[in-house]
Amino acid sequence: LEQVAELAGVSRSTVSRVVNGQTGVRPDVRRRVRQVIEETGYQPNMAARALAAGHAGIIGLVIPSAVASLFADPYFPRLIQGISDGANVHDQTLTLFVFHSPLEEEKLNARLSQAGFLDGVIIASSHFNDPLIPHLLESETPFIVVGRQDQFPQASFVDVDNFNGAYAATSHLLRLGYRRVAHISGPLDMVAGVDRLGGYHTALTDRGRAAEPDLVTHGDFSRAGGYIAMQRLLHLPPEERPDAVFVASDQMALGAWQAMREAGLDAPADVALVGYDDLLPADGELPGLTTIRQPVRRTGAAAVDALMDIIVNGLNPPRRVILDTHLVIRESCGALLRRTQ
Amino acid sequence: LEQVAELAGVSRSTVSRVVNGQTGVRPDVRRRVRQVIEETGYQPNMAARALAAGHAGIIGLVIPSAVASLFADPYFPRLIQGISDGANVHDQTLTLFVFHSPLEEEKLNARLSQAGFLDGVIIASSHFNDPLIPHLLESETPFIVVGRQDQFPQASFVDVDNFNGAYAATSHLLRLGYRRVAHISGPLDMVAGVDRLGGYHTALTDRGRAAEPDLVTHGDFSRAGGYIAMQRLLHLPPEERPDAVFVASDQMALGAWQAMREAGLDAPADVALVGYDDLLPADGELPGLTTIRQPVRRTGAAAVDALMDIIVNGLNPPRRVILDTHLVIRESCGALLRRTQ
DNA sequence: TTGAAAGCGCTAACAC
DNA sequence: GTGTTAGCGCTTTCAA
Repeated sequence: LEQVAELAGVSRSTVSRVVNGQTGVRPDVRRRVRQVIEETGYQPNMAARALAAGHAGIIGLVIPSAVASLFADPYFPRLIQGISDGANVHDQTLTLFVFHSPLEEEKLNARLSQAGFLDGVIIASSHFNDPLIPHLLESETPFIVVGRQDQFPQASFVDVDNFNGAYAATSHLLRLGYRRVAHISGPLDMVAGVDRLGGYHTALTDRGRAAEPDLVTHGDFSRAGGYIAMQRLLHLPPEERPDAVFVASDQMALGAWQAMREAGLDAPADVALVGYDDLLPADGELPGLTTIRQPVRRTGAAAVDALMDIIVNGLNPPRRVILDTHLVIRESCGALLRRTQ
Repeated sequence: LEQVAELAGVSRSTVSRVVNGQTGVRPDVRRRVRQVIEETGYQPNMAARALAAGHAGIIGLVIPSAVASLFADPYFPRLIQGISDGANVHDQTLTLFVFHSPLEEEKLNARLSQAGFLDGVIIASSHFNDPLIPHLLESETPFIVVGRQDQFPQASFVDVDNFNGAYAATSHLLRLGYRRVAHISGPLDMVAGVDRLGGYHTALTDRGRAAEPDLVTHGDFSRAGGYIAMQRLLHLPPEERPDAVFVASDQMALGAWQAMREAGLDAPADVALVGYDDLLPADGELPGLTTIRQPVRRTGAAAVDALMDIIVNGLNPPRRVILDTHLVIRESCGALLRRTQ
């Protein structure tokens, strides 16, 4: 189609310059070319452009098969929104790779490193030892992981400050005077799970409390996991039972609350509750859950920002972005109750 | 990199034939080339391939800005899963276009019809008069809409059988002997809303019941919408109040149920409830909701199947795929109650 | 069955 | 400032 545009005065190079907004074209020429483009409805061919320029303006988002929660949790939709926002801002096209089985994973890994296709990759996974990471590292594909990556110091990542979020949640409970603050943790093969547990522990020891192993029980971020974990806590002998629980995700807090109600208990009257995520709808269950808000959508946008930086300036040094979290106080922790008493 | 493959015996054409699995290559040559490809770790350049072949193996999924519910409803994540499944099966790469504002919509519409980039487009929208549709129709881009499209008879679509689903739900309630069966409809600018209302009406008139306008109230598929709609219904004079409600989405059923409880009522004891979608988690609220199950994930896969057909065989005639729904009987309709009485 | 050669539509040096 | 030219890496006739 450049022929067509050419038929209106200038050479293809000039048209190319105009299309790509490059400097060094006389204003009147630029205007004329613009007009012809309008009239002819010319659309540049992306494939040709990608081939000649060496990059396609496409970034990939990889969601590993381990993430079954794609539809059980509002986290991923939110993250995708943020990433999509970022992609739009940077004029990139977003491609989505959702793995359903390790088999597909194998097959698509190849496509990911196919040259001339993806400019960069975002991996939405905070699992340890994602096999994709060394793969990308080796092929020098620009990529960034959502979730801290300890094992690969050269991998760039963006994450929320899970440690300090958990620290704040636990401290809040401690400050309110609760004596036995328990924790329902996330899965310990995810950084988010480990970091939140770490924040809980440190908050405890910083206040001179001994960490009691019985007060820590592990869930998997799901509602069902929180339900079972809370049941374990409630089965403790009465004097060992917690009077407050910091739960590592809102979904688990929902399950924990359900277990409490089935045992005839309520929050914060019997056991205070603090969650993590702030991803519960305000018109749903447990709208009064005190929780740690993490900026999911901004995380996605930040991932794209960092990735673009990597694409332009190279993989080194690794980018590390940590986004702040903060405590949102509602009813379930008992703080409001005390104030009005 | 073909050079490299070439260095192991044959010409680039032959390598190309092997890579694309074309016929007419001697088995031993094929094997030899395969081996060299293995050894060198050769990956074809997608951009070049797309340019030469005229298609890229990329399909786009467009989610219009009107869909704010991307994170409030499990529908879209599920649909995306299905589409992603389908894309994997057909060896296509999925690109995602999430619009957040009409402005972006404008900007990205252009990118969608850019030649040499997308082979086809799936539009996830059942709103009337999506401006994208005439646009795609005109540019002869292969596309398919998720959701029936009356206004564009030439547009292909896949949809679930909303009419018959609603018909089945309403008939079920009628069969159970309820005298005043109300309907909380979806938004009437979406086919799904209109079709479900249509099924309700027809089921009523088929059984000789007059449709009472007061018993139909409109929601927007959201929980909050259902809540408000049910409140309207409950404010009717006692003798006009419904004894059963067919609610056009599970989310609205959730809101409706909440309104009922706040009025001291329960389902099915005071008012029987039937929802639509079967997208509520079994461990969440209202697990006993009788509802119409729609195969969301299969809808997504079917959309890709149909799109591939269109890409290969052309846009005409328009493809029309309607997937079956079916009634899932649980407690909220009162059917199980009656049986055990 | 295989090789040679001509592009696919664009960008980017380089010369004018 | 603008035009000329040489590819980007692949597919695909067309001959051999």
